[in-house]
Amino acid sequence: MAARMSDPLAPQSVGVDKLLLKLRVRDDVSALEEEVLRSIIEPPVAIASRSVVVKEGIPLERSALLVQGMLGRCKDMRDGQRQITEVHVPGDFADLHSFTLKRLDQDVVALNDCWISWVPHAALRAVTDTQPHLGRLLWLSTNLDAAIHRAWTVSLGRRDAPARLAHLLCELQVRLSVVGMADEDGYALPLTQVDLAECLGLTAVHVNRVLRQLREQGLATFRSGRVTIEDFKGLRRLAEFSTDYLFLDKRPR
Amino acid sequence: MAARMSDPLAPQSVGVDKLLLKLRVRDDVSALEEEVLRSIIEPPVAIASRSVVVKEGIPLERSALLVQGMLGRCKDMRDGQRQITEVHVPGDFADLHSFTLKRLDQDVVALNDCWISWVPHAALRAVTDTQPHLGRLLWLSTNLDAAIHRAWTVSLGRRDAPARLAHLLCELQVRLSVVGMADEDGYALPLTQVDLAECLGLTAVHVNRVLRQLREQGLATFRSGRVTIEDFKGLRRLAEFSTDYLFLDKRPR
DNA sequence: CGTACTATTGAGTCCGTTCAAACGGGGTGG
DNA sequence: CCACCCCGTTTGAACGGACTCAATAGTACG
Repeated sequence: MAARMSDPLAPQSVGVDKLLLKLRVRDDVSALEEEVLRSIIEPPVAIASRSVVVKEGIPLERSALLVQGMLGRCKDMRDGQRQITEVHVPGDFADLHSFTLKRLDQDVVALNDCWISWVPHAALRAVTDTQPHLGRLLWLSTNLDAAIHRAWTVSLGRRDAPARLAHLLCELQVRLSVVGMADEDGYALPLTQVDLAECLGLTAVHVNRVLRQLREQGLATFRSGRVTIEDFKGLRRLAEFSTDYLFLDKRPR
Repeated sequence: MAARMSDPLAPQSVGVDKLLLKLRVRDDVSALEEEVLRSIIEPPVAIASRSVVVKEGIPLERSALLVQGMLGRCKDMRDGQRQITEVHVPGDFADLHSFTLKRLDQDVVALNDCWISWVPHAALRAVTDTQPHLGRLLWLSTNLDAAIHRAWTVSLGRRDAPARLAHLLCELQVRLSVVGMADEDGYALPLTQVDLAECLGLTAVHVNRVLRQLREQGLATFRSGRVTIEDFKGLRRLAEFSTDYLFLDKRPR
């Protein structure tokens, strides 16, 4: 596994840092809570691109915090088709829901070379026992995933291919901004057109055509692993995108 | 509101009972925990068909437990299209995620005449403070919703219309069985073909054609508010349906 | 320097749509 | 009591967005 990683140096604590960035957009996290979080998160380990991080159905006793790279939740169909139901960015837990569910309904796979930190469920249980506010923040984090699922459901059900692709590009722009990994111009997106197709319920051939449309309309460009946003407002309008479902405001929980 | 309800008698405590059925499929609930749950759930109130129970974006301080009828989470698009992202059956919380998120990203609407019980967020916070195991069970309940969202995402992305419809009919059969509202023959489904279309990302016209297909293939019939399952195995095979994502096994959380 | 994966483009097909019309049942008001 | 209307359902015909099949480049890697 991980014969040759793009970045051979293990990022030391950036995983927790990005998680904290994500949580602090939504609520205050005290110094004590930060300390507790840091204490339960194991050192990052390298994951090779395309490997299965967590297999569907296996009993689990830990959850994965993504430190670097991108993970996807994938469902494979009998006929070889595949649907990705969420793309994870650094600072996300890829399978925090397994803390209550104890196994996954879908695989978690590495979309490129990644670093992840494991967090034992026993430690999470202790958090819910002794740090109820922090526990609610972790609960919140799984509810954000669910909100993203709902947004994708709406996209798949009611948006045509260009709007669907534009919506995904907008979502990633905002989510990566929260953890400091996007600027106004765009962001690194280490996916193939096949991956995008598997997120969007389309074929790779059609994703290619739709990418060309967005490019020719001066909205966005995706080339060699980088998304360049040329006209965010236009992209947003095309996708009927709103940040509401990402809950970027701070309220006491 | 609620000028004339199909059942004028308020169901007294069946809401909690169905919630307990649902939770006890997944984990043990102690007598004390049951008592705590009963104590925080308000008496049922009637909700008229088609009314908006919770509006997107409004600050919330309580969540709705569905006692009778069916609720849907709906997203309306600019052009008048609508996508339903989840259908709720009795025993479900329709918006328990608002406990951590404090507002909704989508409306909750009554698909027919309903009874719901409100649960104050203050009481839920007390549960997470003093009954951590019960708190984890409520967290579990929102994670089940997320698993259902993912299954719908897969349906919308990768199944054709007949398989998609069959999958929804299978899912409701199982979820209603858990709360004692379905038998092997089928179940009451108080939705219109328009509602089904809004769940499935299809048009009502096409839902009608696909329903005819399922009927002519001897798989299932939907008429006058009732689904009759003629061949569950066939339906299941067509939909590539598995109960895995509904987490029907009991494990300690 | 072959091999495999990714991206790109064209041509033809099909599933689900749009547009349109008709039917049926239940409630309402003249 | 009947006429009317509304809503949900049903069916037909034509359209179109996304797919399939196919072929070609480009690129990374062993």
